[in-house]
Order: sequence, then structure tokens, then C-alpha cells
Amino acid sequence: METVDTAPAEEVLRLDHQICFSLHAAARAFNGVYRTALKDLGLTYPQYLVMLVLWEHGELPVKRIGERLRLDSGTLSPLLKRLEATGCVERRRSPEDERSVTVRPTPAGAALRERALDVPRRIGAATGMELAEIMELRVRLDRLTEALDGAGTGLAAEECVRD
Amino acid sequence: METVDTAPAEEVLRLDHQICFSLHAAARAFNGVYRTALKDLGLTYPQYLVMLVLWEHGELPVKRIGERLRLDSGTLSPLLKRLEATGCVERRRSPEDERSVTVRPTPAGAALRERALDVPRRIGAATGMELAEIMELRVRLDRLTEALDGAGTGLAAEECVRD
DNA sequence: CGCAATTCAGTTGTGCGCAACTCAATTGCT
DNA sequence: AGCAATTGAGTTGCGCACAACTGAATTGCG
Repeated sequence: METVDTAPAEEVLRLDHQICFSLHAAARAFNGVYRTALKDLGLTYPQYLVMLVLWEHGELPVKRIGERLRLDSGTLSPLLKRLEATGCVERRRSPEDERSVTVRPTPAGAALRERALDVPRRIGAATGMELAEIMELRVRLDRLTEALDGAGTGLAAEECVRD
Repeated sequence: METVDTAPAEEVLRLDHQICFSLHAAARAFNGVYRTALKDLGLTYPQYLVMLVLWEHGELPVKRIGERLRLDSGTLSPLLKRLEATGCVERRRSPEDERSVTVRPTPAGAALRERALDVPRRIGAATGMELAEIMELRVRLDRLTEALDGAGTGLAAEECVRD
């Protein structure tokens, strides 16, 4: 079948042929829109993602937040420290497992949720896309991420097996 | 018509309903795959993007590179300095306009191109997608970026008018 | 029980991305 | 010509992302 290696060598490396760049640019463009949309909430975009998870689950150990967002402690620890500094979350060492730290929204952090309700609509409007089209794009991207994660973590040769 | 605001308040903020997160995750997944693919070239992913542009155009002022990659001097200046330190590019103040700095690949940087030819194929394989599907995704993402860029630069209220 | 292996959060170091700024060169307006 | 506005690159400061590491708590195996 038709694959990339049918293209001549000069074409292969053209910037505008590469999906990665489109993705990279789109992610940064989203980030910019969120930056302005979240400015008066006092949240950055990754902080907003953490708050989404916490609003949904009420209270979670750092580990679980990281699983949901695919972020490790090296990213989350300082981020959560900043969220604690701005009064959005509380962190408490878990009594039953002293290694684990439980994070939960403060009343102020929970209240922020009301003001965030408008954000998805504004973002949706900024995309200029129909909901159905966005959903389809999302599905494709999730499939892509799954494939890339499988290929990236050393299982390149063998297929990604479900645990 | 069916839009986001038909969904109940609790649903609106669910992480897995938000396109931005899928995009964010996919971009990071790509970054991870590139990280390993580019490791023996000694390039990071953004450095690779810069080299793609330079391989294609031979020599460009910083300004033009920034336009192609949607990056400003705050990002490019240190990145180019690192590329210069690793011997991939040369920087020279333009004689006809002393404000401008022209960047071009060194012989070593140009030679790197040969070794990079294999990268897109490897990345393509990691996506697990057909070329046609990738191309279509790229088109959608570019449209999305264009819409978001228009909305992000302060025209939130009024529709994005073509210049 | 006792100790090695594992798990979890946090730290360190590097690089990207962007806003806000500086500084010099150039352009444009009068 | 003279001077203000603009342009281009660079710097600073901050936050995110990730690799590699530390250190404490827990688990598990003999």
C-alpha cells in the first residue's frame, strides 16, 4: 500500500508534511486560548487540568492524578505546591500509607468550579468546530496517543498488550 | 442545534470530554517518541523542527524561522545558541541589516540531514495510522490552529475576519 | 522476623514556551 | 537632516515536562 517511503527523499523531511508539527502547533494554540480564558481564575492550563480531576473525584492521591493526566511527580509536585500556595488545594500525608499524599480542593478551590463552568463553552466557540467534529477528532487523537505511548515505552516491536 | 451547553453542568467539565486534553496528551506522546528517535542525532524535537526548516531553505534569518514555526525570539534565541554550541548551525549578523541574524547549517548540520531521513518513517510507523488518515488529521489540526490563533489574539467576541 | 526490592513523593537539572522587557538598527515622518 | 516609532534579536523570569535521582514508607520473600 501507499506509505511514506514512496515519497522522494527531499519530500520526506518537509515541515508541512509532518503531522507532529501540526499537533505541536495546535497544542500551543490551545494553550494560548486557555491562558486567556483561565487568567481571571488564576489558573494555568495544567493547573486547570488538575482541578478538573479534583472537582470530579473530590480527593485523590498524587499518584492517581498523575495517572489520569499522564504526568509524573516531577511535574505534579511543584505544580501542586503552587496550587496549594494559591489556596486552591490542600495536601495531606495519608495516615494509612505515609508515602502517599492526598490532594483535595479547599473551599475556595471548590468554589472556583462554578466560575470554570463557562470555560469549555468559550473554548468550544474558539475552535470554530461543531461538537461532533470535535468529538471525532478527540477519538482519533486518543487512538494516536495510545499507539505512540505503546511505541515509545520500549514495546515498539511487540503490540501493546492489555494488562 | 446540538451544542455543548445542552450538557448538564456536571458533564461539561469532565476531563475526558475535553478535546484540549487529548491534544495535549497526543503532543506529549509525540514528543516522547521523537525524543528517542532523535537521541542519536543529538537533537531535541524543537531543534529538529528548526533543522527541518534550515535543511529546506538553506539559510534564514531568525525572524523567518520564527514565522515558519510560530516561535518568538524568546524561544528561538537560546535554542539557536544551543544548536550553535553543538556545531549544527552558524549565526551571522546580516551585513545589510545589522538587526537581523542569519542562521544556516554548518557542514555537520547539513550532514545530519542524511541521518534524519529515516525519522519520519519511524514516527509514521509509531503512529500506527495509514498515511491518508494522518494527512486528514493534519488538515483538521491546521484548521483548528488557525481558528484558535484567530480567537486567541483578542478577537474572542467578534468572528475571525479574514484580512 | 529481617532485610532487599518496590513504591511514592519530592528534588535537581535541562530544555521548551511565552510574556515582558532591553537595546541597537532601521524606517518613516516632518 | 533630525527625531520618534518600529523592527529584530536577545534577556529575564516563570511555569511546564521529563529524566535521573533521593529518601522515607511499605511490601514481600527467605
